[in-house]
Amino acid sequence: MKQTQTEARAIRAVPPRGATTTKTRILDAAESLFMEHGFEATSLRQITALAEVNLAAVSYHFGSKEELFESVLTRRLDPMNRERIALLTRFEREDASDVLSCERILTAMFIPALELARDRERGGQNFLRLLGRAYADPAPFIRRFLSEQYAVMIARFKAAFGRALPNLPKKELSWRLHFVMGALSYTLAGTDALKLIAALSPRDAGNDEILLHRLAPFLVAGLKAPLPDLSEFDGGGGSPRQAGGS
Amino acid sequence: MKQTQTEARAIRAVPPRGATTTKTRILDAAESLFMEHGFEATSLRQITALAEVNLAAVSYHFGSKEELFESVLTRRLDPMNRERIALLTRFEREDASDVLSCERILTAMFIPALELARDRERGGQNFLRLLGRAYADPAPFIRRFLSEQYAVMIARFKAAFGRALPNLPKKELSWRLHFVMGALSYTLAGTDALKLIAALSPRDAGNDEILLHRLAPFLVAGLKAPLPDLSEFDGGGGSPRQAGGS
DNA sequence: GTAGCATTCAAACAAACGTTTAACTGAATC
DNA sequence: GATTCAGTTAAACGTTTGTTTGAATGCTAC
Repeated sequence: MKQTQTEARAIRAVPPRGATTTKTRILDAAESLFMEHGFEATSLRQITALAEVNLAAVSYHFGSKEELFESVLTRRLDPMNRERIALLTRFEREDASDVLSCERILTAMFIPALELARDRERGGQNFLRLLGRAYADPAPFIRRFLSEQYAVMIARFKAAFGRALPNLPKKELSWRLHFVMGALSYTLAGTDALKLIAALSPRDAGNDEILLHRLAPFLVAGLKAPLPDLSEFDGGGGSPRQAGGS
Repeated sequence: MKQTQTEARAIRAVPPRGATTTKTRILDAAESLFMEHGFEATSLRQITALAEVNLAAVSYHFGSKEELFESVLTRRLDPMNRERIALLTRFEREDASDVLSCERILTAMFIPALELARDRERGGQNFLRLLGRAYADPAPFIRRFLSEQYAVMIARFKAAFGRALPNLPKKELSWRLHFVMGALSYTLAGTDALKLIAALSPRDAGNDEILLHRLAPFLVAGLKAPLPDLSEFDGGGGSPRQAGGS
């Protein structure tokens, strides 16, 4: 039990030994530290110190630092995206009309993320911030991994949005989904969002539901925005009309 | 002229020696590499090799790696934000009505960014991506630096948006500006945006104007979205009504 | 021409990095 | 009770990191 690691007992953010396996202890510690400092700035020695396991355990259980990072993401991302697709399918089956509204589709995207955020015991809070960070990371292996993980889900939701917004050209829809993912990931990454919550309404602190419920109307309106008039951008403007359907 | 640096001549992305000063050569190389790999993943040896200057020159001219990073950001960010405020002030003076439209205010935000992106010779393209990345970076010194740099500009624009959207509570406006900055920075960071451009319309590749002209209507609609109904989120929804003014 | 100054240079610094090694544990299998 | 094997351990591997050093350089001023 003598821990001769590098140093610095580190602040206990992981349950005591014995109650958990080495593998999950590493995943939890890595999730927390990757979120806080990013992939490159987090060392395996910090991770194993926080997890109170041996340094070599990472190589043994995961192979490398990159594979550890992918495991951290997969553990939560895979079930979440699966749940998103399942929820969307259920909505489509249950709904009376044959096309879902944008609000409903966005709901299918948000609910699984909310469940994860609420699941504080399993560190979901940390994970969403980590995910938001990963979106902005230029490391090739991260980008490759994310686009693989998201490909199926994004295609599925793009089709649903396409039906909800029949007047919106496919090209335009791709852009707007890009913007949606941008606002979403930036909000989830939220080093600033947390400060915003605290500053605006201290009692809401840590309540991700309210955050996402504010984001949804913003995004729905953006998705339904009138088509861009590329000819006169900086000419200023009249008030926009609705373009998308429903 | 004998370059005994670490190795790897590196791909020439910086003008030949002699034509530029050591200081700007370092800034250019750092801008390019920080953008591509992030702050932590970029070493001073990579930077000085690309710039074809001595390793110690960084310490001599900038003091440390962190100070170099801040210098890279300041060089372009400071003039850009200054220009944004100047443009907004000019719009307010020129405009017939006493309140600017959201479109016009957003234009004052975008134009200086566009000018920077267009100014390819001075590496503006690279810089915007670097800036988008920095937004998502959790490193304390980066966050501190950015919020200091942006404080004045954001406050100025928030006031303008407040006048443009008189029916929108201040609290709600803070949130929506947060989402706006999110979509904007994610788009600018754009590892994916570049792929999107190439995939959707190859002839537009590298044309940031079109990108931002698509983003503007999306954001304006979001800003004007109806107030969120926090009581029944996942109940699905009727079609939204305009909430903001103008 | 020599003093002063800013700049550049090769070399070295200690520290930290991801990964590997070989010895060692403890329970399950024969 | 010997064998096996997944798991853990301390220690070391060779690199690479940001930063510092002290000598050399080139220029301006006296």
